[in-house]
Amino acid sequence: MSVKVRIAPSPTGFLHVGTGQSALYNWLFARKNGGTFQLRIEDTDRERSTKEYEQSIFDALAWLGLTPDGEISRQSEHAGQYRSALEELLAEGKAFYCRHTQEELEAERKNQESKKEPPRHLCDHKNSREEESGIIRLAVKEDDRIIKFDDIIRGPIEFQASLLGDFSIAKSLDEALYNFAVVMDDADMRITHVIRGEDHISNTPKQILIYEALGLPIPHFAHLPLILASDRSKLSKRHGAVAVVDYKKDYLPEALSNFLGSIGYTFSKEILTKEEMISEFDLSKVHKSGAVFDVKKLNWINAQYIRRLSASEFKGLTGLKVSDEAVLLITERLEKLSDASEFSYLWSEPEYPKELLLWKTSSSEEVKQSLEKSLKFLEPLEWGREAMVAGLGHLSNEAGGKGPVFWPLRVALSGKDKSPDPIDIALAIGKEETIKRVQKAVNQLDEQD
RNA sequence: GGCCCCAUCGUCUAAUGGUUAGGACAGCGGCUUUUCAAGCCGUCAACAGGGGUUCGACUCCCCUUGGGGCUGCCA
Repeated sequence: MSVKVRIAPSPTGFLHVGTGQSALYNWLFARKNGGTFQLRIEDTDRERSTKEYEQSIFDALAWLGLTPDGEISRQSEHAGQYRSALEELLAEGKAFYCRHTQEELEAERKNQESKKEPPRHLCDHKNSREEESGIIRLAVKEDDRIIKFDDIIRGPIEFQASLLGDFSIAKSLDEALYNFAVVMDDADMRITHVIRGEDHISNTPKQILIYEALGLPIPHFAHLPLILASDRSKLSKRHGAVAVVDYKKDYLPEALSNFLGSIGYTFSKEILTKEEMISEFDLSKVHKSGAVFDVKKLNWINAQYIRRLSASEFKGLTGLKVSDEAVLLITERLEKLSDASEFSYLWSEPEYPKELLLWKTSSSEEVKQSLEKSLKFLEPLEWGREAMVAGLGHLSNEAGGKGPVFWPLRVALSGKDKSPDPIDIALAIGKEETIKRVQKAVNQLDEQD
């Protein structure tokens, strides 16, 4: 039997990074085993599901390079199947209508809590079939049955069936609830391995009971650890950027997937492609404990990838119109794509206070003379690194150090106190622009104020 | 409260009964140096606690503690 896995996000929001990681591991597992990786949209909650979110999920997956195989499945399109299965369960007495009000259920739960009993609904409508109204629940036997399953990542996990109560499976014949829809669809799609977040562990025994009631084969389960915020709670909106799309403007998809992959699994090296991940991946070796989403590490990984970008790739990604030489100066210093704007002096003339031109204790006059000397050297120069290194080196010797020559030059060319070597900037922006900026610096120093 | 999952440096982790407990990110210091960045070198830093098992426990078992998840007519 060939491997078939899926991710099943609900279109009630953007693709969460945790779902992104889950998609990655599902994808890796499928690729590793020559299986298929599918996408199912869980839109049983019609109130909150939207087409826009659905589209954004496709986009995020595509951006990460985790395109699903085959047709996309939607739970909203399976209502008919849910209905007939529900009718069958009802007819067999494996499911029943519960007519208790929400107030009654709440009171029952509160009462159980105060008595330190497990919270669950033991429904006394289980055996009455008079009215077909209310919600549909699965009839769970109150014996000492232990439900167990072997989690590929965590090993054996057990639950006492009696603690589950008669849990809900549908609001009505046409409104299946999560656990029921999941089981129906996973069975219908012939999913072999259900690989999902650890927050679903407690849903698993319920789903196993549904599989049994329906007489369907039970898939293998693997529960992934959660991605945590820095306070070690489940990463959620209040922690800031949690949607995959939030990372689009600053991070390369290869960097994000590399990071997401490494945070729950130990690969042989820090930086690796998805293809390399496939060859090393072993589902049973995925970590058990949740990992904090460390942006600093993500930034470092991103920087590694940015540095490997070719000039044309970088320009394509950022839309910046700069020389190839300039790209090199940027990518070596960049952690986040959008920060490229800090290097605007490489494509447009900088503004800066003239005091910035002053090197340490040099006077305005000294700096002006230094710049004029540089200008005199640069104007007739045949543009090239070697000549510049030699010439400016010579001027530095005369000045008794590089600082007096290079510092004003840096500021004249970049408008900043921190920048690449002025020689590199000069080479990147060209002779004409360089002369213009140095001349402007000299003029600024001439101005009285 | 109940059920379940988890537990090594600040963070991500290696170690599968015998190691000076290793690496990466972050931090700090240094080298280089015209300032950044990069690079190189160095440094700080952890086995949650208590019981067992064993000649020997980070590794196996139990308890405690801590953290997390679930506890919906959401998914």
